[in-house]
Amino acid sequence: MPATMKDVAHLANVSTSTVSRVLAGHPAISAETALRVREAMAALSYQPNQIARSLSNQTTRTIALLMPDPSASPLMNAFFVSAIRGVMTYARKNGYYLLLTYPENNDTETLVRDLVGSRRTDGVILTTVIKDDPALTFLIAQNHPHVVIGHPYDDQNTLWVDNDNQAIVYEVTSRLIQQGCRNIAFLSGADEFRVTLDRQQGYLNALHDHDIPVNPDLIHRSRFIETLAAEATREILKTCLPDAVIATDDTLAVGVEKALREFHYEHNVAVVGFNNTLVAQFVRPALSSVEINAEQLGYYAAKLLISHLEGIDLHIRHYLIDAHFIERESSRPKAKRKK
Amino acid sequence: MPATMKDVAHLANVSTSTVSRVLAGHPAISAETALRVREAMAALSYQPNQIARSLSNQTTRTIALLMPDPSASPLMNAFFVSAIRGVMTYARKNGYYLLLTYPENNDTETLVRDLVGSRRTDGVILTTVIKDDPALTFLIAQNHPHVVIGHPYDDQNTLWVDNDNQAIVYEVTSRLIQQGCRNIAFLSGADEFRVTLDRQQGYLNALHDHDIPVNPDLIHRSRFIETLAAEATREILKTCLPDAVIATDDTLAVGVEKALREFHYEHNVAVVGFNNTLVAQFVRPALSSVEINAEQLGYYAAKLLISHLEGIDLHIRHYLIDAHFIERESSRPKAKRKK
DNA sequence: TTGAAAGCGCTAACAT
DNA sequence: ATGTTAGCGCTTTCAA
Repeated sequence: MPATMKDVAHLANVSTSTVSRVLAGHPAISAETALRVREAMAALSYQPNQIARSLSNQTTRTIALLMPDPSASPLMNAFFVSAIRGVMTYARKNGYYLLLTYPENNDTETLVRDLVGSRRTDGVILTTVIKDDPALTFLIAQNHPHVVIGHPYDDQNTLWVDNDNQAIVYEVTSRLIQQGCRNIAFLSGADEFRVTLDRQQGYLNALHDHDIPVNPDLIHRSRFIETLAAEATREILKTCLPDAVIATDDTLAVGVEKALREFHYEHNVAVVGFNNTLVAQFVRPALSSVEINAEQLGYYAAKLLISHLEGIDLHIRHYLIDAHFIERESSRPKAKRKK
Repeated sequence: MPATMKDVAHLANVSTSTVSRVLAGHPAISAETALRVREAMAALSYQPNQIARSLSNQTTRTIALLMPDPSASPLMNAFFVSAIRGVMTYARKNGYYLLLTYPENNDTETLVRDLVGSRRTDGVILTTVIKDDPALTFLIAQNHPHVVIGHPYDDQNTLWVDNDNQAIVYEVTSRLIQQGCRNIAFLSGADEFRVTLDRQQGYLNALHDHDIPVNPDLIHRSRFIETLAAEATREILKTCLPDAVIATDDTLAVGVEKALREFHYEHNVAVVGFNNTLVAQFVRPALSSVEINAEQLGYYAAKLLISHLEGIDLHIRHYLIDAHFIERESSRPKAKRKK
């Protein structure tokens, strides 16, 4: 049995409240007693029971990070791994523990209710944004501290971090147009996610501003799985040959390249991915990709949450994380002319 | 303020002990009262306070997963990501939460002491094995439930899961020898990790069994970072041209290929990686790699730990997870002859 | 079948 | 500057 505060109090000949006070660094404690208490703690290698502390405090120094349901998106694709890394780093540095979890049967609401109701965590970070998210509604209603990675529809009552998805896709699309592309396909994730809609809007706006008509056959959505992207690409190739494809995940982009290669179009079609994963550097042709700095998204999400938990007012309710286009061979005009 | 047991007891006109009993599914409770209590719970949308429960129970239904210190190995390389995924999946399915953390200043002992002392978790999973690991020693001394991913030196007092690292490297090395390789380089992680030594032993045994002398210049160790592997390769190339390189992580293998390419040796040297990551499929030449099934390692680690926590005797104290060699272009003789 | 009461280990208001 | 005491919300022994 590990030592308790009581044991320490006995040994140091003080009351438990005194022990509690030295632990808390309370000022009104004489140097001598503080020393005695510390010695007693050391002698017994005392460690405070955080559970007891939590019960008394109503605080756990633990935050929860909710991943998407693995049935909706592969558990921990590169984006989420980076985000976790960022969250973990900030949390650890600030003395918070990280509870990593995901919903079952896509039921995020039940998970959040459980997390909040059980009082295991002080706050939660959500990693997806959908319309009328019941989990988010619940968090807002309960006034439970939370941060969303992604731009929530109701951005008044929640803290959030995101890239400017519309702008970055606008930029990429415009760039391709400048290179002479006119038939630009757009492959993205499920349209229940706001990130999908934002990016698509950036794409549409760019086409519009350059007077390029929208061809619905060039717009596809799927889960972030390579084979699905290959499938979609073959589908598109049945009706026309696009001169560029923007895919909102490198995994998708790789699937696109694979399908293009089947028809020997790999050098005729510019391809751009997202998330700048390792594969982007290694596929041939090297894949142009949008670096969204997912690690920073996670880091700032944790920062926003933890600052809020500690009552620190950052005078800011969201962070917009820089994203930038990394051009590689797969979308460079010269590469395409090579053939 | 969320409802407490007391509120439920009031509403149902019973004592808190009765509420506690229905919650626990205690048999000696009349059907009527049980019903009344359940209704009261529903009416108040009562959720038990897990912290209070934990304090009373001395149990948290949370397990900790310790990652390596990011200063020693990049935080969450592919191996660990897969392992996390496996642990998380099993834990979630069995109603356990996952606390993800890592030591600071490489001080795993302090972290483990804190984790155990604070009673935040019911058990911990370690992901690295070093000699005389103080963290492991502490866990054994405290008799605190734990599982190690990797084969611990003291395998009597801990549960563990691992691949048969020696055997798989023996197999890969022998294969390369059969293909005619005689100068096989071996690049691996830090030799403080047992996995490094085991794999190296497999390599040495294979050489020995085929009467090939060991050339120490061909054996290098480094952190799992691409550039370091490239560096090591250049170092080796100064003194001799190996006909094969075994690298115990795909990241290293990629660095090797990069260095080989600088000297236009990429088609003359067989290269084998480990962990069968995505890049292995996409680099050119496609990288042969050992699939160690890290996700299964994590899954079975969690299974071992949780079964132990629940007092279920699996009649087994470790799992040996299958690993197998996936041969691709980078090590195939024909590919090498191409040039 | 149910309730009363003690206890899990800590914190904090109140008292001295 | 320190001790006393009453919780925090639950479980569980003991008694009825």
